[in-house]
Amino acid sequence: MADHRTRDLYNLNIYQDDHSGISGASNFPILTATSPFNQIPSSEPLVEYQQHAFDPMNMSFTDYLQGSMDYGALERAFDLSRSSSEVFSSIDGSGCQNTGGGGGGVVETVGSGDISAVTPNSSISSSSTEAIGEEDSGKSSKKNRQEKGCEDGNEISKKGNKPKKKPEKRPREPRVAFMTESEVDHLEDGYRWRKYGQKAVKNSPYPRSYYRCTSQKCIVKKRVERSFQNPSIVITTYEGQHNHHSPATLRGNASRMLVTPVLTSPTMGPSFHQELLMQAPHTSNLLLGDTTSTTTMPPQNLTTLQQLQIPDYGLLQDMVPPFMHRQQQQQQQQ
DNA sequence: CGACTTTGACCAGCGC
DNA sequence: GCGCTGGTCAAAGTCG
Repeated sequence: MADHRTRDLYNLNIYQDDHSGISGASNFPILTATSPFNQIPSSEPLVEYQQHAFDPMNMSFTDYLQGSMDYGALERAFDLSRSSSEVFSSIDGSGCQNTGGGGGGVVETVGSGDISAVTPNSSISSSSTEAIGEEDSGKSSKKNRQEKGCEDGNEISKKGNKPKKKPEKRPREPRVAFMTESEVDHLEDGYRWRKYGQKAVKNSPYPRSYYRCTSQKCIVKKRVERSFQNPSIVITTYEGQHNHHSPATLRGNASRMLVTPVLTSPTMGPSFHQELLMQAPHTSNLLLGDTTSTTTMPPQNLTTLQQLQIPDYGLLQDMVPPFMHRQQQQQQQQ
């Protein structure tokens, strides 16, 4: 395993990926929360990272990973509403059309898909289930292909076995990507992953790694790649939601992965954001949910809350409100 | 020996 | 139709 020095992790962003730039495969929307880095770290025409007015909420990375946060929550997290007065930009993975311009405080939807498609499990479930089914069928079809190759395929495979014929474009699992700044590519998130592939990324010197949750019946996958524009940034894209609990008890170890710290409140502005980043250089150690890698963070890194002088309201998931509260206090003092 | 990683090959989807 | 690229498979290798 890689060396788990994640001390420099301090940033975490979340967005929903349109599917990695695979041309045309982006039929689901992207939720984007932005990053302080203001640039797409990937070579892929994913989304335009923009500052987003993030409505603080108790959403954490771990929540997502553990499936306790549904995409509806994600959507709500980003205050997504089609009727929202916020600026939306729509980016299609294939066409990359960005209809939104948008500066700060922007929510994006990406892809031709309707944002509602990311919503609640209900709607996702259909697509997810479908995706799952297709995934399985895809695997089987792949096996069929293999078998065909090995067994001198009877027509059953491939052509014959495609009777399912995709009704439409293959819907994929909604994805959520997290940007972290880390020295290590594969960040500990409490789950166990098996690497099943690695590909060179176009226009990037850094390869993209493909991982699959090792838990049986769990189809969650993740891709990990490093930004070529900012090599210190690791982009982890999760696809699907775990149907099991994390092997590591994250919650009990003060390791919830917060998504919010890097997100900016409209009232805060970028400065607050930067301030936050500067003040919380180790926040993401907590965010990492690194309960398994005992080798990693120095103890002092676990004192983030104190370092930040943030009242510990309990769970990290409650960090944001205190931040805002503090911000308000500062404003009041001024 | 099992779990995991590496890596080359293959396939699907898309743009041209 | 062809080429490019992302995604996946699976055999071989590695590690504990």
